Amino acid sequence: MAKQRTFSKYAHEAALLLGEQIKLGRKRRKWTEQNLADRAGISRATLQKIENGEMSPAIGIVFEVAAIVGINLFEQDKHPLSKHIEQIRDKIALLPKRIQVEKKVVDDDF
Amino acid sequence: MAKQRTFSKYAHEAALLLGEQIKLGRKRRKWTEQNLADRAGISRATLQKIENGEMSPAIGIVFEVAAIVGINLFEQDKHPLSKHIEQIRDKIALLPKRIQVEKKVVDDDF
DNA sequence: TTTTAATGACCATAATAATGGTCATTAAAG
DNA sequence: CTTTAATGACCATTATTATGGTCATTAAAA
Repeated sequence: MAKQRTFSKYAHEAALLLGEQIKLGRKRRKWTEQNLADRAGISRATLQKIENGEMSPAIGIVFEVAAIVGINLFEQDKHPLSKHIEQIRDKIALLPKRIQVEKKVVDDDF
Repeated sequence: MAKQRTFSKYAHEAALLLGEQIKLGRKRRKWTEQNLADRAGISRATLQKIENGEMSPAIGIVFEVAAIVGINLFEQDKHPLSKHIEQIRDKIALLPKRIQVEKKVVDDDF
């Protein structure tokens, strides 16, 4: 029996949105499901799961398909992803390398 | 032997960026890996793969973890994801329900 | 109206990922 | 300096997914 995993509404919608964007991108390019699946090196069944916003497909496969149909992932501005990665790493570098678990109260305000 | 799948640089960077964002979000909240893994209902090993930007984890799990640490997925503006989904669906509705494969030349300019 | 093939849905099997565990390393705290 | 435990990296086993196939439906073309 499959383990019953629960997902937040937000996560569900994010996957659904990405799937719809992929479907739109595919149609705009006039590619059939089989055509796009072939280009991505995956089966049509898997592509269908992706376009339907299912939670199970591997993130790498989903991102690859998104890239193939020309979707801009995480690029609100004109900077390339590599720039974003650097910036995030710089921020991480400013924080302690290891987190010390709070012994008592946790203060989550930010 | 594992099937050798190839990913574009873009897809790799997107996964890496998301992983780094999750790590940053976790540290800002002062959560250890085990702590965040428990909250997400996954193993620490899987969380490590996610934070390292590996391509194999399920997109649902990755998006769920991202949501837990408060990352805004696909929200450049103030509209909720549901609004985006609607808009994309409206656009899809304007296109033919089925794609007809081009018999000869494909004209990809847009 | 007839023909073609794109799409939606499902299945059994092979392929792959998630898990729980272990161990070494080493920040951070005491 | 000593202690504690967070992190990084593996591994074998179990759980889950990806695949290739099939079939029904029905847009779109003929």
